[in-house]
Amino acid sequence: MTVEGRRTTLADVAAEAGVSVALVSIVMRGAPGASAATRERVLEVARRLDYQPDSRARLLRSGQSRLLGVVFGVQHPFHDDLLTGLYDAAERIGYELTLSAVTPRRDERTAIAGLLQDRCAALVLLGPQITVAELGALAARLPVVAMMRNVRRRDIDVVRTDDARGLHLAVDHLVALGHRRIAHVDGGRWLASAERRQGYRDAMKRHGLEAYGKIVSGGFGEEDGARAARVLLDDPPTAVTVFNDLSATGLLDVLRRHGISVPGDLSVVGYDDSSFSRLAHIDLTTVAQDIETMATLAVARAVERIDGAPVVHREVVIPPRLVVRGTTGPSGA
Amino acid sequence: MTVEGRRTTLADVAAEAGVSVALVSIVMRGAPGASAATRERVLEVARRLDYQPDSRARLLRSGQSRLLGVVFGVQHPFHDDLLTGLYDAAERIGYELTLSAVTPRRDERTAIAGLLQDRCAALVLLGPQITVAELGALAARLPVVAMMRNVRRRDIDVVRTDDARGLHLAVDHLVALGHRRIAHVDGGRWLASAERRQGYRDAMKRHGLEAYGKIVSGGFGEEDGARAARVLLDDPPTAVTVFNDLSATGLLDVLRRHGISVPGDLSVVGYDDSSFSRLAHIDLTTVAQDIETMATLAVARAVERIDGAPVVHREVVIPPRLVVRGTTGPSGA
DNA sequence: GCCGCGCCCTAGAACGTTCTAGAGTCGAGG
DNA sequence: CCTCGACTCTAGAACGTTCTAGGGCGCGGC
Repeated sequence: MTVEGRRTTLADVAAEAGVSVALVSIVMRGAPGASAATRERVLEVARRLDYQPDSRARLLRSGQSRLLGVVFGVQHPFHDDLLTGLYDAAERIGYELTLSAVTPRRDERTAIAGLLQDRCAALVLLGPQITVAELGALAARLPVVAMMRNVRRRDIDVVRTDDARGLHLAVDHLVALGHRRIAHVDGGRWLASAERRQGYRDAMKRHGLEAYGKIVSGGFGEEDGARAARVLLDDPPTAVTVFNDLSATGLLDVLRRHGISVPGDLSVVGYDDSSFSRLAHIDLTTVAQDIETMATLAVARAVERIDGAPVVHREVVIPPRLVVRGTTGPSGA
Repeated sequence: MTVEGRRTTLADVAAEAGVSVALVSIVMRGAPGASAATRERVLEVARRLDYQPDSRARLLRSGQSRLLGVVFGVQHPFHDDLLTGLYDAAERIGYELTLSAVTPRRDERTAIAGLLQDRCAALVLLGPQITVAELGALAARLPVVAMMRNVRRRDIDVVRTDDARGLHLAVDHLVALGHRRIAHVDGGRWLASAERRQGYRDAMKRHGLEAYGKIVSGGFGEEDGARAARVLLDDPPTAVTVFNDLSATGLLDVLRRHGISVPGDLSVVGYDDSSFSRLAHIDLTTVAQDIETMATLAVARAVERIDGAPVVHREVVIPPRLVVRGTTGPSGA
């Protein structure tokens, strides 16, 4: 008695309880149309036979899948946090999530194709890298919500953080601490890099500090931050805002190895509030995205589209917040 | 025109191509029984109508699901790496993966229940925390492979790292560097903690260093490592092996704040080769699990069971390897 | 001329659900 | 006694596939 012996089905339960299949279905769904007595009895039998509904059959018949497909990337620190939020949000409104991961050897197209076969009702894409055209083709088939990427198409919903505002927060914080010579290490060609860079520029201008502005090209990874740090060492500012936390740690490391005290000589602000930035070792001041709100809104948008809400481009931009930790302090200069 | 218009089905393609539904099914599956000419024509029509097979219906009918359910935890550094490996392994042998995540607010039971409803053919559990009894109940229903946890049941396959050996490697490395006073910070009640602790004890004994052995109770998190560090400061050893990387970073931080040089005064070895341990900042010598091999074997085991291999408990124990980075050096004592 | 065989194809029954339409039963109201 | 409605329940048709049986048909061998 190992693998064989088909799983128990509605028919098994019905036979055992001496009622029709349809009635068991009604009871299992909690739908109206069964007396309290039979309901009780059927449930008892189901429990005894260890009945598990077959979602394939269920979904097949009832068209409506109440299933959201989520594409996420492994090793993206806050994708995990986002997943947590998405599960919560989906459960709250009675939807299921089905996940498909993007890995170093499994690209986004593959991940999406898998979900399409599962006939999920809508797609939530975390930081999609595919082209706008591909997104469009997808949106023609089912509702699509893009997170953390700005897509200007009326058939695609967007939920993202106000990255410009994130850099405003960072710069404001530094200015309040007395800093004037504030540099920015950007994210190169990464998603959202342009917007964060522009946010930095605007914030500096607002404080009348354009003259002190300096932008160093960086990237997503630790080495990018390290490289930027070496560039900055020629003529160090008193503070620097960095594209993301990973890059910021690379930068921090080079600074410390050169005997530059953080935050004594130089303050550093990251972006993302990645889990490692909380480590006592790193203790990075950073800009945190409001993950719970983003997740809730993404699910809500997807469901609205599924329920046939009119197709108009809606972009939801969530304000981030600053998390002050140990890498920022008063300007010594 | 939003969601409407049922997706195209086999019947649509069949009608358009002027053949029977069954024939289209044959062509789509690449099964034998269709002439090259019709095959070509049907494929062309399918492409034109943008036909996508419905995996629900497909699986429902064909019993065989070629679907592996994977339960993983968010925010576990190497679960992500493992997922990558599992996708590779599954793809190589033509299986699909369906994921279910354990989050802070979604427990393992829920995650598993979701997969059962999807009728996957087998379950791969990453570091399952549920009881042996629960695992047993599961195994009665479908093949179950547990990774990174030792379960002594003949109906459950186990793929895990030889954790004892991992600590042998760590201790050997330290001894080779001249260390004798080597302490161990354990993982408290966490999975695999007992085995790593025992590995440490055995290795010390093998080197005739029982007298120098010292075990401090720790845990999974950074604070656990920090706490252990404060205990060790009373009478510092020259080297420490720590249950995992996270705990090791907590320990490192306290050490450095107390002006203890690493590895000058004290060498530290972690466990897991978590992604953050590669950060230049942390640069932790650590024990790495052979993720690719583990993933490949886990998938292979699951598939063998699905294909009806006899049910005998098979435990596969993979040797880990040491990754030497910057937190270990010659003993000064 | 009949049989058997291989090839291409098709009809129709599964799979385990949900849904629609309707069949019994009971009690109240005429 | 009949009708009606409310309530419980059931039969049987979906859903989109795959699978099992078999139907033509052309061809070679008796």
